[in-house]
Amino acid sequence: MPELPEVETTVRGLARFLDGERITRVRVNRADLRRPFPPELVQVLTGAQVTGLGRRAKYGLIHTDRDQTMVFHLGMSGRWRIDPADADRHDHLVLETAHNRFALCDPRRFGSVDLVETGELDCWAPFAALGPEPLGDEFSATYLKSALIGRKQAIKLCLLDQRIVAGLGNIYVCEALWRAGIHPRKAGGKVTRPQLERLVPAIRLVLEQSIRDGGSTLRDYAAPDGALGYFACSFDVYGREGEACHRDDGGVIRRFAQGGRSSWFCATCQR
DNA sequence: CGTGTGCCCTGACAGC
DNA sequence: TGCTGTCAGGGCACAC
Repeated sequence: MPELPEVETTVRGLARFLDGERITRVRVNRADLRRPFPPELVQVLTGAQVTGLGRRAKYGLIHTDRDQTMVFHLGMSGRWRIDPADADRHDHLVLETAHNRFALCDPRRFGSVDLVETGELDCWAPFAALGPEPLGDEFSATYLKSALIGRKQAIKLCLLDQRIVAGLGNIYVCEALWRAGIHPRKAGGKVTRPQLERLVPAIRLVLEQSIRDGGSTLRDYAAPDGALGYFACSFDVYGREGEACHRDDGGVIRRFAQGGRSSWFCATCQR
């Protein structure tokens, strides 16, 4: 699930129950995901008050009054379960407040949990390397143009590169390229100015719509069974191999591999 | 430096 | 019913 809109939805869902609360108990069932948890995690979080939540790229942020921020990444399969009825064998970390329980569940364990000094988040190595937020002011056609100059790599792969723009994943890159009418294999440096002028709003729109859809399922997210709200997704290209292009241009959606991952596109309207 | 490859891990699903 | 192969929304180390 976790691209930028899913992380944003997750953070908003957590904030409703966690913001301002004191963490009364921390249980670690398995102390490593992609890398080991910080050794001081339990000590720092136990008794800490949550002072705010946030997001950077695909990372979620839980700020505390200990001047430490818990930074989590959901990898491919991670999610937070609120007040789960039953334990899941992949609930690796469980936080408790006076009112709720929050279980970080990640079967594939591609995610991560870190503690970072709140004042030094921007210079934390994984964050320092990130490009601008796609929903922020810094992200524009002019910025993209300069970031893509001389790039021979396919635009699809450029947009997945978190150093160029931070938070896009496979689904939304495929969707945004379709909306902008750009072939995923086109070299980044050869994408024209008019195409970039279409691409930037296409990216913004697809992310904003997904966040809105995710937001509408927040009730499910908070349900006692802890199910994460799934988007009622209606994709235009992702996973639609062999089906007709939604532009009704006679094109059929095709799939091919790029950088070891699937790309879907319409050869009729994406150039 | 830019670019390409393989791997981390578990679960779901298709095909036999 | 069970086996096997393939694929999955991410990121990183490493080779050239």
